[in-house]
Amino acid sequence: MSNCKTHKTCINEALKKAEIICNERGIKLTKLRQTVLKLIWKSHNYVKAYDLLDDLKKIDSSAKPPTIYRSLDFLMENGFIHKIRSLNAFIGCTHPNEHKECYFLICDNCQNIEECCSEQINKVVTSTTGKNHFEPNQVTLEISGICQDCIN
Amino acid sequence: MSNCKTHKTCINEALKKAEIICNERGIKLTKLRQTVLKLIWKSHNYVKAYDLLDDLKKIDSSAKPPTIYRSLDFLMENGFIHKIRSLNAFIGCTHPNEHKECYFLICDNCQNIEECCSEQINKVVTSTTGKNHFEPNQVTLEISGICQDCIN
DNA sequence: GAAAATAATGTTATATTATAACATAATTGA
DNA sequence: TCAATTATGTTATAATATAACATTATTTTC
Repeated sequence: MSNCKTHKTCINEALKKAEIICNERGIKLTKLRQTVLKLIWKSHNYVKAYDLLDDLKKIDSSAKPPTIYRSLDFLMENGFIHKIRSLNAFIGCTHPNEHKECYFLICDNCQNIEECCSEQINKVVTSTTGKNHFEPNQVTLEISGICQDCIN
Repeated sequence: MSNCKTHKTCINEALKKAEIICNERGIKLTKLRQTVLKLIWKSHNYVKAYDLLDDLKKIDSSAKPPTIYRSLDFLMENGFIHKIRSLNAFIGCTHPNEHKECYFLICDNCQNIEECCSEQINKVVTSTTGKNHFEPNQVTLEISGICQDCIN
């Protein structure tokens, strides 16, 4: 359910945010990484690595799997994109740097993915892992089902 | 953190439970499926599909990927095992039929996986999806970190 | 500013994970 | 018993991901 009017704005904002964060961190959003991030943001839907590679090949015919996977790794490490484990797919992060934990509502019908944060969920995770004396590091929470738009 | 004394008991119980549930449901726990379930329960750790295939080949040298994946599919559909998406691995379910939703505490250090249920988590998921008018179907919650045993 | 060190990308090859498609065998049910 | 269904066998290949080493670009240090 992405109701952006001019999607170009979404792409530009994602790139701008990434650039600012990279500057802050003293790391480089190279041309290639920018291009890959742009390609991921082509839509609000998730993308598969090899589809991305096909897209990239149109721009640079010498692109190969490591080209994509390295950029994906960089973008993930820095929170600009997320990997959806239940789909082996990737999606742009709508608010990088603002949160550590988030979860995903994945519509089985329209393939849309909503990225959400919830203090409530964070709290429950913390309290539940606490009970188990478990020190959490990475939380993967993916909920598939039917989204608001597709229910109706 | 599996403190079973005689692990054989764990295997036997898993098989017995699966058999009972299959009988109830009028489906068949064939020889092959039993064998695969047994191999998965070889330990309390997670297993990778192709390692499982190697194990199976020792018993039946003609086993091939579809042999394993079909059995895995059957065992998953019926809740006897779970797939850990963040690891592309499989693990026996400690209490099939008792719950729909569960989550996993995955130790980065010792590879142990604890399967847990939490009414609290279920509630939060329900309330959060509710707020988003999202009808959940499948919930994947995997938390990696350091377990109790490895912290000390 | 040149040399050394580091970071990024290029390139080849291959590992890992998973499924499609069709053949055969076993089981069930009418 | 024979038709339908379910399960397994088999071949091939698709889809996902990384290792290892070469080259280029950038930064750091002297």
